Amino acid sequence: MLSPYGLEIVESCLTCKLRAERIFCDLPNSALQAFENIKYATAYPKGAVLFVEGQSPRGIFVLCKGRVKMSICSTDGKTLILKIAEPGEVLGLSATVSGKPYELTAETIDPCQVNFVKREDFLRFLKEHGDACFRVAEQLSEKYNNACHEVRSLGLSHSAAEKLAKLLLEWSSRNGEAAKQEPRLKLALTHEEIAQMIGTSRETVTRLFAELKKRQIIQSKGSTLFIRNKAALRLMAGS
Amino acid sequence: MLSPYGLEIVESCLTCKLRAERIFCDLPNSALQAFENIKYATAYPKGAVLFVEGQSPRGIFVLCKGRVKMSICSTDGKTLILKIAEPGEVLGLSATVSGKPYELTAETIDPCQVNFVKREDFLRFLKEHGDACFRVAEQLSEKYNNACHEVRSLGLSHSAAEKLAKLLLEWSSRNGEAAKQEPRLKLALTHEEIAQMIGTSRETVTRLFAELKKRQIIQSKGSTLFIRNKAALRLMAGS
DNA sequence: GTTCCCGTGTGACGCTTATCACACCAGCCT
DNA sequence: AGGCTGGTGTGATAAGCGTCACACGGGAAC
Repeated sequence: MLSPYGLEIVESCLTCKLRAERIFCDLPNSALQAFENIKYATAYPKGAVLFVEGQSPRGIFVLCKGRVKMSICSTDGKTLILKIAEPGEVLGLSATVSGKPYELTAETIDPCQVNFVKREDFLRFLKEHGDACFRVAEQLSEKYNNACHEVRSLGLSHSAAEKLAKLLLEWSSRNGEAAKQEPRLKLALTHEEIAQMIGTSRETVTRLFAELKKRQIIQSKGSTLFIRNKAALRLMAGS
Repeated sequence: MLSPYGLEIVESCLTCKLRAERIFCDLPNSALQAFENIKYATAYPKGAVLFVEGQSPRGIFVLCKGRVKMSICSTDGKTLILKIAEPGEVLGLSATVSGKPYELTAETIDPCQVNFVKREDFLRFLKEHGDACFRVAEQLSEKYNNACHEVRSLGLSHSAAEKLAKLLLEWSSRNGEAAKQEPRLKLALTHEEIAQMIGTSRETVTRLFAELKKRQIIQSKGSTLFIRNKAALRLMAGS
């Protein structure tokens, strides 16, 4: 079956093939059945906003397919992207648990499939299923860990170059390309977005890329980026 | 009874008078009894290190008395303080849950009383007590929330002045002094430490304080600091 | 009292980076 | 083809702030 946005919808978590790989989804059958009864399977087009920072929490969004941009925004319109969420992540979890407003804004950057669960339903579900509750704690730990990395990158770097180097190394290690001497990675974001990820300006990112190319550290072909000198990048990243 | 560092030790969580005020400690009696059996009541002098970032997690530290500095540190020795933990907080929680290394370093800045629980004991405890597990999720949400604020402050501020203003306002709102027009607060940290909290240099903090005093926005008497013009501070903080 | 040390105050200098301004290019629509 | 739009490249300029250097003062130790 096809959803409005060209996605093939996975109707039930019970039969989802991707379940086992995911921290939250791989629950015992009884819990999964209960989850099945309270979730709403939904789909969003690219550019949809799941929730906005400051909103009081309506519930959680389990991302099944597609990527979601998680960001915060200052009063004067500057945006900082904390991470690009991947399938398997639970969005809006900490706000839903604590009852405080969402900390971040979640915006889809692909067509996405999402399971939504209302806050009251989810909290009741957690009280009744201790094992799910532990998974939630694990997910939250993961998110906390992530936030700490962000803090480290933003707070302890001396220059924008250092932060960019860190980001590129991290990206290359995601794709299992880390082992290779010349990892390649798809550049799925604009300079503007990269700037927002490392807390700098678009122009600085452009200039840094130019310099990296001049120094033969990276090389780009279309939207694919080759890291030609990983050692130099590591040096720039300060580790 | 007296501990080595002049602390009056609270022997049992069951009879602890402060229990009700604390997110984690206020557990049902059955869970509390179980917790009682696996915890080690310990005391530390000022300046003791509970754990270091990068260590694999030994377990959790429930802070009963005193304050603990939570920080990260770069390879070149620069330090960033994420927060000063207060009694009632559970330290090392996310690492203990996820099994990944401690994200932060925890160092006491007062004589402290701490309940330590070994990782295996704690995980078993969580599996057996669903309500405690939910409290853990709440604590983790709190910590995540905190980290997000830090990210916002570090990543979206235009200047050190903005970050300092934010910090001072936050401190004044802690002490229930927020309502007053001229909140006062105890300056318990050195300029160096304040610099480490907002990710800037000691000299910059000194200069900023000098300017704030010159502009009659703050005033200090001994280690007490009066905020004389909260509106101006808010303006500086960009909100 | 004297010494020592830590925290604070302040000037000079230079690097990094934000900002503004504009040119250029590719793809898309009409 | 022509125009438009969104992303990219690049220069000039100025501000913010890190860094080094050193002076000062107060409290603790002796």
